[in-house]
Amino acid sequence: MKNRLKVLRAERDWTQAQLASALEVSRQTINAIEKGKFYPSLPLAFKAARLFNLAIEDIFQDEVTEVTMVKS
Amino acid sequence: MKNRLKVLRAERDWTQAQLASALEVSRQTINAIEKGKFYPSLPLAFKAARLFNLAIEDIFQDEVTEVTMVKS
DNA sequence: CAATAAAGTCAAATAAACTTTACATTAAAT
DNA sequence: ATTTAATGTAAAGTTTATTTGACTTTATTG
Repeated sequence: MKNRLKVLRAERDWTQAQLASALEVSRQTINAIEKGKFYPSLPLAFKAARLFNLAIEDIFQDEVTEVTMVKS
Repeated sequence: MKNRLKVLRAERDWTQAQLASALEVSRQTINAIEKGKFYPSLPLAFKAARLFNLAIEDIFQDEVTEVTMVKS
């Protein structure tokens, strides 16, 4: 999973700690997400989207996961 | 958190079990998400978005969570 | 250079998502 | 009315996100 958090922070000149506090998570959580250690939860992704006024997909990009529908 | 999974399923005449299998999660997971017992993970939300060819926000809607930025 | 802020990392603990198994209820059938 | 498919639910266990606290490394900047 890739994400634009670092760039979005940089555009606003925010530290990881400031972003963490705006999103009400720990600084380590922001660091880990920026470094791709894990996905944020959906609620956290929504909060970030609202904070930056962007769609979730404009902040977090999934590496394409395959999806196939079985014939009904 | 509200979501349109049940409607999207109905439009396609899919059962919870079929959707679960397309998304590679258990039927109980789909049931629990539809009933609002918990949020899906972000990876699962992405997979659903890709399956239905919709944005995450068009499937899952956050009940507005407040977000405020502290002065830098 | 020395001091400070920011970023990176690790380990241990908690919380939330998700699985499996199993059973109960509802709805659709003839 | 009884079978069958779909949905709902619950408990116990696993995995993943997140926290807290502590420490190290990399920038800044005085």
